[in-house]
Amino acid sequence: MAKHYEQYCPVAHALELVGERWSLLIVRELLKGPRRYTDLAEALPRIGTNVLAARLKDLEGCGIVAKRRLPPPTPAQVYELTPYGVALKPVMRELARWGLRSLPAPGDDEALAPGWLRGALDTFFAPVAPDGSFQFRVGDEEAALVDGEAAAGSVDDPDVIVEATPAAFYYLFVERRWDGVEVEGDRELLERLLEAAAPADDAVLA
Amino acid sequence: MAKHYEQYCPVAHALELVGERWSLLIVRELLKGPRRYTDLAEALPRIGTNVLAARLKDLEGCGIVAKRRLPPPTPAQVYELTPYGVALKPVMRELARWGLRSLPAPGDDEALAPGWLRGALDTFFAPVAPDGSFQFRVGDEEAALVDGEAAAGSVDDPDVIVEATPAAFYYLFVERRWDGVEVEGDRELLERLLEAAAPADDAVLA
DNA sequence: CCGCATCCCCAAAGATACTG
DNA sequence: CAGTATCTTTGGGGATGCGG
Repeated sequence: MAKHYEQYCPVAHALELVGERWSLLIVRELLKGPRRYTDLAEALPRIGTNVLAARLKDLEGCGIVAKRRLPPPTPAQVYELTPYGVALKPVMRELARWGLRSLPAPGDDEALAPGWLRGALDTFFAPVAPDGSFQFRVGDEEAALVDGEAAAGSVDDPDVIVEATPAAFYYLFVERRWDGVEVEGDRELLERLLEAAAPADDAVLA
Repeated sequence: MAKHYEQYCPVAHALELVGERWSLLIVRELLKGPRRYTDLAEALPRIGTNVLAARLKDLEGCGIVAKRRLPPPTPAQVYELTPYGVALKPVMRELARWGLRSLPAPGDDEALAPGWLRGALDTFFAPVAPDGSFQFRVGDEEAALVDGEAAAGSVDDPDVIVEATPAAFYYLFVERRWDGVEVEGDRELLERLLEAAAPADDAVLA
């Protein structure tokens, strides 16, 4: 935001850095790992190449993103988050938790971005996960949660295996409904995970 | 945001609701309590009356803000947050925590908004405060923290009294430096509070 | 191809004036 | 007091171009 809010306030200051349109979505993408310019353009439909370039320059300028040139074999350059950028993770988490409350369940034909399941586990479960290993198979995605760490793919001998459609997974997480969810193994452990990650119930008006 | 991001993602969805310029600052103001139109315009320098009106309409439209007409004696109307709006508090908190890391200390002549101290206590300390009562006097503001609740003004017989300039208060909180801070009472309790509320140290790059 | 810079156009923000 | 109306300016969306 070239224009400043002109207030001494940490929130206003934060929004001056990442409050512009697309900024936080770029951060969201980069939280998944380093990405090339074209990867970002592809993951952010309708962003427009000039805006993407401008945002990356801004984010780089204020130390949230760094540009790195990959070693010779593949002479590509990638963008990645600095530690300051990674520190936005709690912001993204709370934004996602809040946004989820009014996000409808995914349609059965909804196009989910590749890697979404790992991202969801990382955002919602990883910070509060009890010890144990969870294997999730949702739609055509597969990801695992092992001792508070989300990972793509599958893990050996998990404590519990969860299988569901995206919609069923949504209902399980958001409304604690088990219809269409297949559980194998330690169901009670899964219940504890869901409990810990529960989307905040309505905050009472102060 | 009239324009949609067209992604099935809770963060994108959240940003469609509150991602526009000024939206979150309006929420920040309303987190302090119900406000009249003019109060908001005054608290948000340079917002421009048309933009304020538009944002309020948007926020009302998606259930974050409600307009209420005050009972006859004073026929004013006020805006206030719905429970869904209040649920943005954690988002604001994380944004503020993150923003604070690159916000410089306030200058001695910095104009702070009235009530800022109570807001700071509420945002940073209230959610993690240990039991006990704290009295803060910073600059010309006075606020207290009693059993995890922030309140303006002063409290009887607090466990600890903290007195400082805004800059000294900043350094105390952000850098754990005690220069220029006067403490009376249970200093160890204050240290525990600061510990609990500590601005996240650098998240390690994943 | 990948990584942008440029150009054009329209939508949204800023500023100011004015009204129920 | 609580906005609407109007005008100007800025910034985003979309297409295209162009050097490495």
